[in-house]
Amino acid sequence: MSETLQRRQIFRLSRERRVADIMEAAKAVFLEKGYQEALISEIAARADVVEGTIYRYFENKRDLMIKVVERWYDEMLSDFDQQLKGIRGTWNRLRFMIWKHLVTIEREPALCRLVFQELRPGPEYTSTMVFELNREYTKRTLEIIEAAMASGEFRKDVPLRVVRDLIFGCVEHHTWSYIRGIGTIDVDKTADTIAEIIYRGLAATPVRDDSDLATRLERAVERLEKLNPPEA
Amino acid sequence: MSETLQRRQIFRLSRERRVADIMEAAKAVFLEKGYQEALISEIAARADVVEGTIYRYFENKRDLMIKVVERWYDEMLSDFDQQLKGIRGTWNRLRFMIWKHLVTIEREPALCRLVFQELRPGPEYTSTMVFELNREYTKRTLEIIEAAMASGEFRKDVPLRVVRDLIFGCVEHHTWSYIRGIGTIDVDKTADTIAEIIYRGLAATPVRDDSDLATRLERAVERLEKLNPPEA
Amino acid sequence: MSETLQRRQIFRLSRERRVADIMEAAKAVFLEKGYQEALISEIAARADVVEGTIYRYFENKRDLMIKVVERWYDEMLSDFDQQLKGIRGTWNRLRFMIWKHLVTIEREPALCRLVFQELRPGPEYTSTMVFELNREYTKRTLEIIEAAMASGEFRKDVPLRVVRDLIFGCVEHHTWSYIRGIGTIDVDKTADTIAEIIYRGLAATPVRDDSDLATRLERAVERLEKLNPPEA
Amino acid sequence: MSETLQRRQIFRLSRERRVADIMEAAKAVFLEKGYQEALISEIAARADVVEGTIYRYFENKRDLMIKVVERWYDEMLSDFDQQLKGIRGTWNRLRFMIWKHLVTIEREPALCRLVFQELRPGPEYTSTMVFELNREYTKRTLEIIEAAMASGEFRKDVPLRVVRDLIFGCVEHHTWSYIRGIGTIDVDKTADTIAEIIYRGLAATPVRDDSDLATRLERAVERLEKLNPPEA
DNA sequence: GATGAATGAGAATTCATTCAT
DNA sequence: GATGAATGAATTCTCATTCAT
Repeated sequence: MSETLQRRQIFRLSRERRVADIMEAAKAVFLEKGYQEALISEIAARADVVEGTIYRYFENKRDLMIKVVERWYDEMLSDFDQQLKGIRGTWNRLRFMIWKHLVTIEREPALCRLVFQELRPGPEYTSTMVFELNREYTKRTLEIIEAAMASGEFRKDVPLRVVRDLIFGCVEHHTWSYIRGIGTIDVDKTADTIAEIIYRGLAATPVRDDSDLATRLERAVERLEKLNPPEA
Repeated sequence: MSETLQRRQIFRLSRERRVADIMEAAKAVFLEKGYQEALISEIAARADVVEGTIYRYFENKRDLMIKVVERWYDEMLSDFDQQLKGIRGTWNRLRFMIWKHLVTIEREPALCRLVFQELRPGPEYTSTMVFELNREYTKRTLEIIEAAMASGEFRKDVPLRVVRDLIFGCVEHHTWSYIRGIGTIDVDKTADTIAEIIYRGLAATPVRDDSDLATRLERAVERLEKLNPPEA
Repeated sequence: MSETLQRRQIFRLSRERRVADIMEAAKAVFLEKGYQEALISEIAARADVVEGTIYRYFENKRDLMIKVVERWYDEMLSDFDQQLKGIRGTWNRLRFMIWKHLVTIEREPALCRLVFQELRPGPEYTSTMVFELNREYTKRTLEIIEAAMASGEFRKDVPLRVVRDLIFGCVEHHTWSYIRGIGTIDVDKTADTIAEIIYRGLAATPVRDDSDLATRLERAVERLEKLNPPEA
Repeated sequence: MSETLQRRQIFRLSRERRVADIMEAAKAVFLEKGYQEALISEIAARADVVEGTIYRYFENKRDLMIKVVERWYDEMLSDFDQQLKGIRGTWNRLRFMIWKHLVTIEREPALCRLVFQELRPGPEYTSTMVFELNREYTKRTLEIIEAAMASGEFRKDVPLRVVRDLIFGCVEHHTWSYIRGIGTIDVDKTADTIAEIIYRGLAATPVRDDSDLATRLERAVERLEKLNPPEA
C-alpha cells in the first residue's frame, strides 16, 4: 500500500522486437480464449506493454489477429511447394497435399479454429494473406488433378471445383471435433484413405484391386519416384 | 411517440400464436443481421410485443435462436426418410442424400449460415434438436454405404467416418460462398458429380474398364525413364 | 409436446384456505431464499395458484411477507404473558424473558433473520403487528425492571432504555451467527449468564457472593416460588 | 445536451486523485440513497467522470461500497489503540471502548447503517477490512475483561463471548433509531450507564453495599407470605 | 516512442404488478 | 373468483480505442 505504484520502466526496443513480442503474446491469448474473449489488455500485459502501444503497431484488434494468423500460416505453408516438387505420381502428390493439410491442422488446431471460425467468416478474408496462401495451395492441388486429366489418368468430365471441395471439405469435416479439442486424428491413415477414394473416384482406368498387377507396378514406380526425386 | 405515457394496448393472444409471432420475427431479424447483430428490441418490435414478453416464452436470446433454427430444421428434414424409402439402388439413394442436403442449403442459405457459424460452434450444440436431426441424417446416409459394403458393391476397407466427411464436407465446402451470398449453386449437377465420384471411389468392382494392361505398364515405364534420364 | 398444455383445473376454495395455502408457500420460499430472491411466481407455483390470485389476497410482495411474519410472530409470542404470570422473583422473570427471546430465535432462525434484516429496516415496520408485539414484549420486560426498582431490589438511577438495549441487544448480537446458519446456541446457559450479569449489574444490594447467606436464601425462595406458581 | 456529439473534455488526473474523487462521490451517494438505490450513473456524474472510469478503479458497485466503508472505518478506528494506552483502570478502559463505539456511530450514522445493513449481512463480509478491524476492536475490549478476571477484579465464570455481546449488542440496539435518523444519543451518559452496569454485573467484589441482611431476609419472607396467603 | 487514464455506447434481462378474459 | 399473458422500467458492467501527457 505504501509505494508499490511506481512508473513502469520504459524500454525502447526495436520495432521488430516490439512487434514480435506483441504477436507472440497475442497468439497465446487468441489461442487460449478465442477472438471474442481475448482482451487487448491481457495481450498488452503479457507482452509487457500498455494497450496504447499495441495500437502503434496494429490498426485494431482484428488486424492484430489477422497478422498473427498470417505469420504462422506463412511459416506453415512456405515449404509445401518445395516438398511437392520432390514427389512423383498423381496418387502420391494428391496424398501429399491432403497429408500436409491434415498435418497443419494436427499441429495447430487452435490456430486453424481461429482461421475457420473467426477469420474466414469475416468480410476482409479475401484481402488476407491467408486467403492468398490458401488459393495457392488449392491451385497446386488442382494442378495435380488437371495434369492427371491431361494425361488421361483421370476422367475429364469432373468439375475441378467439386474435386477441390471433396478434398478440403473432407479434411475439414474430418478434423472438426479435433479442432474443438475432442479426440485425436490419425494423419497418415486418413490421408491414405481420402487420397485412395478420391483417386479411385476420378480414375479413368478403374483401379481394379490392390492385387492387380498393373496397380502394384504403378505403386512401385511411384515409390521409386519419391525416393529419387529428379531435381531435389 | 405521440402517447408515450399510456400503457400499450394489450392484446391477449394464445400461447401458440404469440410464440409463432415471436419466432417469425426472430427468424427474420436473425437472418438479416446474424446472431450477434440481432437485437432483442428489434425482434420485439417486429413481433409487436414488448421485450419482456419474449422472455416469457424463451429463456434468452440464444435459446430463441436455437428454437427458431430447430423448428425450421425439423420441417425441412421431417420427410427425408419417407422419400428415401421410395428410392432404390445405392447410387440413387446416395445421390438423394447429397441432393437433399444441397437443396436444404439452396433454399435457406441464411439459416444454414446460422447453423454453421453460430449454432454448431457453440457448446450447447450437442444437446440441440439440430444435432439430433443431423445425426439421424448422417446415420441414414451411412446405412446406405454399409448396405453396399455388405452386398459387395462397395469395398469394405474404408472407414465410414471418412465417407461421412467426404459427403458432408464436400457439400458444405461447395456451398460456402453461396451461403455467404455469393454466386449460385447447381444442385442437380453437383449432386450428380459428388455421388459419382464417391460411388466410383468406393466401388469394389470397377465401374468401367477402358484401359488395358499394356497401356498402363507402358505409362509406368515412361515415368521410370523420366526419373533416370540417360544424360544424368 | 402434443397436448400437455391443458387448462388448469380451477378449484374454488374458501378464502381462508386459499390464504393459508399461499402463506404457507410464501413462508417456505421466503425462508429458503430471503425476501429479495423470493419470486412471486415460485410462491404461486408452490401454492398451486397463479400469480394473479396472490394479488387478490395480498397487496403486494412486501405485504405478503409481513403477513407471513406476523402470523408466525403472533403464534410464537401469544402465550408469553400467560407463562410469565407463573413466574416469581425478579431474577427468574428476567431470565424467562431472555430465555423466551432466545428460544424464539433458536426455533425459527430464518424467520428471525427475515424480521431483523428485511422487516425491521423497512419504513413500514412501526405500523406492523410485529412491532406491536415487540413493544408489548419489551414493555413486560421493563415492567419487571421497574418493579424491582420500585421495591428497592434494583438501583433507580438506570435509564430503562439502556436496560432494554442490554437485554435485547445482547441476545441479538449473541445469536447473530446462528441466525446466519453458523453454529449453535445454548439457550439455557446463555439465558442464565445474561440474566445473571444484568441482575448483578442493576442490583441495589450487591450480590456479594454465591456463598453469601442472604443470596442463598433468596435463591431458595425464588425456586420455591417457581415451584408453586399462584394461579397457573 | 447542447453538444452531445462531441467527446467530453478529458482531464487526466493521477490515479490517487481520481480514486479519491470517485470515493467521495460514492460515499455521498451511498449515504443519501443507501446501497440499492444508489446509481453508478449518479456517482459518476458527481465525480465528473463517465461510468466506465469507475470500473477502471473498482471491480463493481459492491466493491466500491466496501472500499468506501473500509477507508472511513480505518480512519475512524486507527487511533483507538493509542488512545487506550493512556487510560488506566478497568472501568475507565471499558468505558472508553464503549464510548468510542458510540462516538463512531454518532459521527457517521449513515455509514454505520451501511455497515450494519449492507456490508455485514453480505457473504463477503468476513474477507473485509471492516471485519478485521472489528475483530481487533473486540479483541482489545475482551482483553480488558480478561485482565480484570485475572486480577480477581471480575468473576471468572462468565463466558467472554457473552460479555462481548452485551457490550456491542447494547450499543447497537441503543443507537438503532438514531442510525435510522430518528432522535439523538447522549454518548457520554450512555457510555457511563452501560459501563457501570456491565462493570457491576461482572465485579467479583460487590461495588457497594447499602442493604443489610435483615432487610433482605424480611423481603424474602414477605414474598413467601404473598405466595401462600393465609386465606388460601 | 511510450504511457495509461478516460471514453461511452450499449443491450440483455428481471420480475412485480396489472387487467382483459 | 381465477386466470396467466403482457407489461416495461430500470441498470449494471464491458472493453476496444483514443489521445493528452
